[in-house]
Amino acid sequence: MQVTASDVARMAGVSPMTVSRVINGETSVRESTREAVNRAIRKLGYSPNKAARSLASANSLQIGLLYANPSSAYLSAMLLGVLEQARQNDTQILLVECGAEPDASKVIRGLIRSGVDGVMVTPPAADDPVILRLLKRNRGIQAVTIGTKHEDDGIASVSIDDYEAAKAMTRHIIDLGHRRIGYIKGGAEHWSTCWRLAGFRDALLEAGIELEDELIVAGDYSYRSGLRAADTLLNLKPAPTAIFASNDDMAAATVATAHRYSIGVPKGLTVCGFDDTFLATTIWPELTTVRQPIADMSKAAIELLVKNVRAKRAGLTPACDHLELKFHLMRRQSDASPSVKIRR
Amino acid sequence: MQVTASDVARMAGVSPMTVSRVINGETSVRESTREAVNRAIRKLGYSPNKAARSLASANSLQIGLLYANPSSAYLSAMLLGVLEQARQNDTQILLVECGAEPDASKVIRGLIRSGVDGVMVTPPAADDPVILRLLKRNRGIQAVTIGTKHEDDGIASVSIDDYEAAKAMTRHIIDLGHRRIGYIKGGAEHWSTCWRLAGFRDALLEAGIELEDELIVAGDYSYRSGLRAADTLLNLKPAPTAIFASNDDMAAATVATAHRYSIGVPKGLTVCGFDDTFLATTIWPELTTVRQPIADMSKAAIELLVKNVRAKRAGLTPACDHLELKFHLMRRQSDASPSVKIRR
DNA sequence: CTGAAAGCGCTTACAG
DNA sequence: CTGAAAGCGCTTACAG
Repeated sequence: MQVTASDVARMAGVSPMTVSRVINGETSVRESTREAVNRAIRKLGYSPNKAARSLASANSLQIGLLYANPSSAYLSAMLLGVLEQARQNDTQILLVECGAEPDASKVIRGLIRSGVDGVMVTPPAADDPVILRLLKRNRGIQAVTIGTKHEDDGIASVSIDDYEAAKAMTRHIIDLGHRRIGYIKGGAEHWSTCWRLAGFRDALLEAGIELEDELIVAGDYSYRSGLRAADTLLNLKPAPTAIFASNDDMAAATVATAHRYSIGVPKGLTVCGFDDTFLATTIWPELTTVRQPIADMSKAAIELLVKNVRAKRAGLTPACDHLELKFHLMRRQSDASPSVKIRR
Repeated sequence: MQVTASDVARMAGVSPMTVSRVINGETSVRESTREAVNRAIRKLGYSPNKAARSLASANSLQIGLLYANPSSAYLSAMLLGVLEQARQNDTQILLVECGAEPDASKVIRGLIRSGVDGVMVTPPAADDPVILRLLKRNRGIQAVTIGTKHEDDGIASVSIDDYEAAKAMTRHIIDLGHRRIGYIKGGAEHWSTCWRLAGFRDALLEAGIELEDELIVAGDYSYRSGLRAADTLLNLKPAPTAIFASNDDMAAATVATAHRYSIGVPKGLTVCGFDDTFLATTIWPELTTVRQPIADMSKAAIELLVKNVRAKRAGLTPACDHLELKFHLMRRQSDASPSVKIRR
């Protein structure tokens, strides 16, 4: 029924060992032999048995992926990256949705008991000190977080520089001529909330623009919270000429709110977001935002984790890097210079 | 290093065979023996080696998943369903993005060559007759489509009844008192486009409302196309009092366009969508829409495919069912009775 | 550059 | 209800 390496070997007149070598692209095979094997492979429609390879090479591993209440856009980009990398590394992914503490701790303990080699954790669980400590204490398991940078050794991380990204975006808004800029914060349980706000603040400071408390309003990264926050900001006297929402969902909500007040974007109001999820290019006008390379970050996270698990298996000390990928300012149609001079 | 069934067996004073029985939940094990084994398992932190199980039982399989240019919301829901079901069935998923013909044909041929046992195909590839024929002719591979119903034997399918769903939604709009209802079509390469339109049309007919060509405008399921279509509809004299967009993306665009014209939703215009992706509850007001149980459909599709592959392996003829899941009308905040009587 | 032997960690099929 | 034997389809480690 199933074609095996032995079948191929027989047809090619070699040993199964040589077939294995050809399949694994080893160089120590005579060219003519390789060709004969490849011909037999094609003729028989042979493809190696994954399970047998995994078992024999003892190379495969299992990783738990904790994801929590994400936006679809973030999740699908992440999943695509994770799955591609996982396949390439012969690793199984165990998807588990989980909330914050204490749920996350329980889930992680269960995962460890079930024998996973590592876990990949997303915010906000990745930003929770209790979770981080739990991960660090469990020497039997490797961990990687994705999202905001942290510097624990023992836990790898892949992130962008939220601070610099927010600062760059704020500078861009300032360069357009805005002086009265509203800011919508993310949820308190996310570290990104602090870093992005700090970047915003420092950009203003460096430009010599005074901070005004009323211009910084609470949000929690949800569309709904963005609606409320934008409403607050647009009712300020004078209203801001630009609003920097710290993620795309809240930026989209800001655009919608502006439209309800018959304020045009970007003519009457500049709106900028963060993340560059699919929402950014779905709404009208398309959002100027900060691009986070989510799929690439996910791939890098899996790669790092696999590397560390294999290092540990080989008896080495895992390196546990902290990778920082580049962000990009995506300038689109939601920003413009202020049309009216604001008296300050 | 790794704890094996033999280790457990030794500690429990039984044979590895018995450990295997306990793990697989076989009933023919004395209760006291089972307990001893379970105690040893817990004590040693044993978890069975997946690869070894797959190899020995020859039960695992590989499925290619063709997805094409979907919305993030649709994709993430689908992926979550697929992955959960795949893990439970010991099957590997090979994700491949692919466009329409001839790209899709090439991808499928490659997948077959690479030795997958089956493929799961999403629209619009799942609606392409060339693809369907290719799948049907390849007796070596099992296939399942998801989305719109088709009735090929040899290819399983999981779907909702697009026709009845669109009809139900249209009836709902009519019941609210609307008589002049705009409709935005999907892309021509999707079968769902035909079925949904037919449902819309028949509901009008049954209510004795005359069809007017100008009220049915082209779209392609993208937000952008929805913007244009809504613009056309809202400039009609008289304008429709309700618009049924055949997916959520275009419905969201319709809401945005209405807002630009300072038309309130639902007071000045009823807007209904289709799919119930996350967009539906993300925008304001939340959309009244048709819920498609995407994750459940995906799970069912994988389950069906696995069943068919195993049947074929066992020498039986695969059953190749056509499953139809229930849709649900999700009434939310974007619909209302018309406030102004329309002269016809 | 190539092969014979042993083994990866399970399960199937057969005994008892 | 339990076990000894053989084997799943590869790869590793060792020879030559």
